[in-house]
Amino acid sequence: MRETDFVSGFARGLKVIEAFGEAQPRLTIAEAAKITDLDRATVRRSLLTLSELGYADYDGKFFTLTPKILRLGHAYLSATPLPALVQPYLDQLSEKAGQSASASVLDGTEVVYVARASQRRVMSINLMPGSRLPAYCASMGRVLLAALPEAEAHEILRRTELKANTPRTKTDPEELIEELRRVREQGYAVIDQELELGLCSIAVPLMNARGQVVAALNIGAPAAHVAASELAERYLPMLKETQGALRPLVQ
Amino acid sequence: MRETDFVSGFARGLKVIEAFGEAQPRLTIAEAAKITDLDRATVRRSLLTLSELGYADYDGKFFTLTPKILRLGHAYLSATPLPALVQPYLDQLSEKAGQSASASVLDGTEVVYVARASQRRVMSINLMPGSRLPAYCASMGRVLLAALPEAEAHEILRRTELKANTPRTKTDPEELIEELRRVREQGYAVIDQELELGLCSIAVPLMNARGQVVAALNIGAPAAHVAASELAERYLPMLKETQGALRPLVQ
DNA sequence: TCGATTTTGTGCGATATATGAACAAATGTC
DNA sequence: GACATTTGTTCATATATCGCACAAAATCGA
Repeated sequence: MRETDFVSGFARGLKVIEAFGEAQPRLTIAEAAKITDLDRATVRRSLLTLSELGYADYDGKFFTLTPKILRLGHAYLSATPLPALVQPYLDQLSEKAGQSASASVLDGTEVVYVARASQRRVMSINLMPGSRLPAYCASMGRVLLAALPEAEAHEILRRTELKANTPRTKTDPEELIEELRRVREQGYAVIDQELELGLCSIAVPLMNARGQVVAALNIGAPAAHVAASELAERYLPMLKETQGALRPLVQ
Repeated sequence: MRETDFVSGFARGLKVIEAFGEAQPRLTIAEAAKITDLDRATVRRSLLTLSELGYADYDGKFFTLTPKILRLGHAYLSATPLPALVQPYLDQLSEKAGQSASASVLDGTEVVYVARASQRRVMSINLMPGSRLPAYCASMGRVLLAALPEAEAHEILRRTELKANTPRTKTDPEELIEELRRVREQGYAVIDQELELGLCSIAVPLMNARGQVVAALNIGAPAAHVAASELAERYLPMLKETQGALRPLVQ
């Protein structure tokens, strides 16, 4: 790609949108400039543009995003057949298991939820399509990493900040690679409170007819309700069933 | 705002993202140019920029959005306290009612889902946060329109393409304004298969402590299961309860 | 297979944007 | 209340983008 095939004003604007987040629901020009590491004048122009287009509100001091910004993500969710395709299966799965069921794909070092059927809140975090979790300590992340060539998985782990969310979190890259091998072999991943205390989950890969892994499916359960060691026995059959039903339908 | 405070390259790029959608999951440069009504060279630069940043994939012919694009909408969902706040209440509500429960806000002529607890699929359309429905024929839309000054609601209806999705859809602006008055007075809106045959719903406004309407809550049910005339009797009490519980918590 | 049609890539002049410094206004501090 | 600091805004100019026109490539139909 040539230098002139890149619209830097567009790239800067997207960076400004991403500056908003859980910790910064509203931003001043200076704050957004600091987060994005862009010039204040540039950030101001991007924010005023967002505001002019209705993607942001401006009260003279703070900018906040408006729901119109959801159109951008919705362009993906509705354009990609996968979320709509798996949703009814997740609903079934969730009802049958009496637990939350989700589907996700990998984006960099993170797992991105593309569909979810929630039974009731068991996590402190609120997950919805678009939500992200670090791949190394999520069951779907393990499954998706295991599907990659080992060198690539290694590279992703190298780029990840491997922090111990709980005392049980595996943070040693070698141990994780070893775990990925196990996951690849057995065809599923179990997480026992590595992301959050009290939460276990089990995930399987979702493959297309050609055997390529296109996403992951999981069931999450409170540790108080189901021991991690029972997860496979209890939920693996229905996950496998869903996996098999979806296989000829995706891609 | 001055002319020079607007970054048109950014605005054009956002338009290109929105060109993707259900009917157009993958676009060539020429297609995107036609949809956005932008110059091909401009669209090409925007798409290559998206691809360079990892927001899109390019196979030399077609561009498709990647899940990374969800970061943009997620910036809103995680930055706005409302979705996370109402989600547990929707889960409860949904479980208690045995039907889907959702929360939405108004964006232009459309209702945008910001949170949802689905019980099982009853509609042909798959709703998720970010999904949009025309306000005039959705229960939450009626409630949100009713909360506006009448002139503003009128203006929105004027801008809306009032099409009859089903034989029951109300499409006459005067009739709709009259209906909005009724909704305002009774404090809830009932839709009887105006959006899709076989689907009814009931919605109430979600107000903050100051009495300002910040969103709408609804319960949707298959017409075969619950007659529209029974909706209020059956679900209004629990909707009101949720409304009351959330009132001191929002904004 | 060939020509017609559509789509894509590129060079260039006109136009729009980014930059960084300077200033003004607001905010925080003592 | 005065000083220091941060923040928002403006401006001139260097730089980058836009959109047109044309060329090249791909696609389509007969």
